[in-house]
Amino acid sequence: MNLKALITDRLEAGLARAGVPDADAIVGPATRPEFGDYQANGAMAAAKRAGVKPRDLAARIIADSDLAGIASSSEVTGPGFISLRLDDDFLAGALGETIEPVGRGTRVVIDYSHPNLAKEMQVHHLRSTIIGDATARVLEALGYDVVRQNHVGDWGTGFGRLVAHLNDTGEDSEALGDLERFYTQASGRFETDPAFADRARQVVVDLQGGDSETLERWRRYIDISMSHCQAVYDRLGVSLRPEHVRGESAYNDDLDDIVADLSAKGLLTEDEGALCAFLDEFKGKDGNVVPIIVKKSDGGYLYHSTDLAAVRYRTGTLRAERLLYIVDARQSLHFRQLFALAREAGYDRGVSLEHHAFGMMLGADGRPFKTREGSGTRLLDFLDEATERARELVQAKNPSLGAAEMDRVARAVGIGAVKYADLSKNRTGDYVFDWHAMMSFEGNTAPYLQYAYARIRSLFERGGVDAGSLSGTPTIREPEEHALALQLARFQETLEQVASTVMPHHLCTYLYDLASAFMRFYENCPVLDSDVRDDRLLLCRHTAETLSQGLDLLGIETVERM
RNA sequence: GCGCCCGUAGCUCAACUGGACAGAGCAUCGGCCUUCUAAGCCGGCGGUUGAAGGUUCGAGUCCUUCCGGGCGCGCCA
Repeated sequence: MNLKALITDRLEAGLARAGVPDADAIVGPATRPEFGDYQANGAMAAAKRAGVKPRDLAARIIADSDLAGIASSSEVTGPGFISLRLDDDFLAGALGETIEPVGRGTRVVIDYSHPNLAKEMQVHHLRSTIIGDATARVLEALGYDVVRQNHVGDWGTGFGRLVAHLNDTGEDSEALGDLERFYTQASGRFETDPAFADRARQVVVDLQGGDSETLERWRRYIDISMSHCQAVYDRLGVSLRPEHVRGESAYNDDLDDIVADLSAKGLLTEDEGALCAFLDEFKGKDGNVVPIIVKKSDGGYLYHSTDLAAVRYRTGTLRAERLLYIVDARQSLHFRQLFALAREAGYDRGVSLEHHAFGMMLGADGRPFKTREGSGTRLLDFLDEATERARELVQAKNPSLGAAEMDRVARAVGIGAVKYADLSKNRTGDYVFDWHAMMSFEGNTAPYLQYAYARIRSLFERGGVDAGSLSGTPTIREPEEHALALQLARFQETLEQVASTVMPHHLCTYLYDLASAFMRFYENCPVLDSDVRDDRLLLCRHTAETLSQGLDLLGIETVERM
């Protein structure tokens, strides 16, 4: 049940009956406890429109709204706010509801992670991978038909440089670390050696032209790269799999057609030998238009063309109704251009094209993040460090865990802390990554949430109670029980909020508030040694289930003990 | 030069997209363990939301200008 939507419906019906149809009730959680559980702010704006007194209208809305069985009290407060307190039995009855499949099979494509050929995954791949994965999980839980697309950078000049360099030196390797080193060398030569650059471009032409020997070599390097990426995904607990890979190369055969089609639609102009689209909306105050180059003067293609083909594939062949791109903020101009040109060409088919940008990960010193050694930004090193730090901390707090269990806990806490530190930030700008803060086990961190879960599980273990054996609807008596049940009832609306905004931090905030509500309940309401034990155990059970499910949707594991 | 993003407590971040006295955590100060994990809970301190105008019943949020920081801008992706 979407609590906010339910209250909104009831109040807007009341608004209509009060003579102000088509007005927004503006419902949300109350900003302060003394204002109840939920509040509606729409009466003031509506009263302005209708030319009546805000408080009078608010009173009429309350009188005309069907809130029976939902709110235990409703009153006009301040200049015209409507303050609602929700009914205890209503909240209790909502416990244990499953997630409502509001997605109804709507197909959504999520483009995320997109590592590059012949390069190890770096720390900067983390944000796209983690945010994209959490988004995919949440949308899926809501009943959307999610199509994950790992748009791997497996095509173009990078490969040409690498192969041209290996041709020159006679070197080769099956190890990704070696390939990456060769790649770095090749990139250096590409900048300084024009003859080499020409050979590199020729390799790309061979590749894109379908030369079998070049293609075979390319496939070998792809396999080496992608098996590395899959290992990282598995280690991270990310749901991407080989079948989600559809890299730039997948669109190679479409590129000529894209250009022909754009040309037929009159969107292209030849400029300095390259085929460009000049769209008015990219004209600055100085009168210059930033061009979109879809075909280079040497006949090669760029990522604009590939991405256009991908849009056409996703809206056409895949019939997606929404396209999400989880890509860093530096690509903003590219996506504005891409979406604009896709619309001009009709490739968007009227669906929503959305670039969800994010900033860089910075170290505590405000500079781009580095691992403990200060040397590199290899993702695997980073994950090793996270797990090791978690192990040290957990070991210090709880030395009684056995080796195997300690491994599981260290992984869940270390990887969980890293993911949560990222997911809990809203900023589209850069964010500061701090090992101490995210692993301190205090405040809004994954370990705090995992601890809250483990604490509940411990309660069941100590009481010798099987959580699954409990049934029925609890009676709510104490304020802490009410607050906990209220927070539990907000799960659905939180998930829908994440789905619409693609901001997983709303789910993080929700889970932190839930864990906090539980901790207050736990301090004030004895569970096991209580004559309302089963009622409270039911609240505990639903809290544990929601924490676990919510963390799972973020891609974070829970443990029974820690 | 043109363009995009960001400035909120000492630090790291919220504020449900225009609503009530801007909230948490860390740090700091002070309470609470013979009872379910103190990795916790309760309280104190801490703010002219970068600045100035504007829009309106109401602005951290919207519009303008300025200051400060980051990023991008035709054949890399």
